[in-house]
Amino acid sequence: MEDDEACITSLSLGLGIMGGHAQKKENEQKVHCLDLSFELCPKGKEEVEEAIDVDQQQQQHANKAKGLLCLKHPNDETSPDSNNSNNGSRKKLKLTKEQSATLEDIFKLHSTLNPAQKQALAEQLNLKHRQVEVWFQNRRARTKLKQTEVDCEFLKKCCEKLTDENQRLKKELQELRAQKIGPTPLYIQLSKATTLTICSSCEKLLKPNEGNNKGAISNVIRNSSNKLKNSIELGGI
DNA sequence: GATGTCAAAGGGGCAC
DNA sequence: GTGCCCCTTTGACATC
Repeated sequence: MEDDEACITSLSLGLGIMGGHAQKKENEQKVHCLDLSFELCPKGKEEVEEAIDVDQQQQQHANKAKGLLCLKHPNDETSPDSNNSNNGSRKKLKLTKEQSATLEDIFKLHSTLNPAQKQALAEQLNLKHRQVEVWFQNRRARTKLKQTEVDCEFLKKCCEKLTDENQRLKKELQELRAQKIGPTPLYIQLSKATTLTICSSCEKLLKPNEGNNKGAISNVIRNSSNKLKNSIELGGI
């Protein structure tokens, strides 16, 4: 069992390199065929060759390893087309570990493939072109979903931090009011506030008629908005 | 049996 | 019109 896993791992590593090669070809705008010949990495090759050379007891393993080279589908007693021709009912296809690993490796390099690449990959994996296409679509959807979850978590933390900050500022404001204005009833404070304005540059309270109320209020809003924005950016949330 | 996962199907939108 | 992608839904299978 361990031997099998070693072969599979080696196979995946080899594929990673070949995928990069394929992309290079694509960049040259001259894609004849995806070069996915499943050339094993040196370690994988070594193990396959060893397996082939050993005595009869290990001959079975050698056959398995050689089987991996062409990635034959375990259900491939029948043609791949038979996967979906079960009296009209959909038969769930479970991709083999090797197929999944290969697809994953390629996906890591390129999340989308052109038709030629898909066809080549489908042939190599003994799948239909459509299956490879669908797999990549589903894989992109899973990636997007995961990213959405991450983003959501991030925004949730942002929200929590801002709520905390809001609470803190409210408390601070209350304390300052208590210190400066004293235990005046709230409605009086509010009525005073309507007559006070705030200097747009120094943000200090001005006496009545010392500034334009409308402009001051909009400046306060703008300043608060900018402060909030800065705190988000600088705070790393 | 409820739930989760994932391959597959189908439809809409878009670019060519 | 065709081909591709995205999104949603469906259905088979696995896990608990």
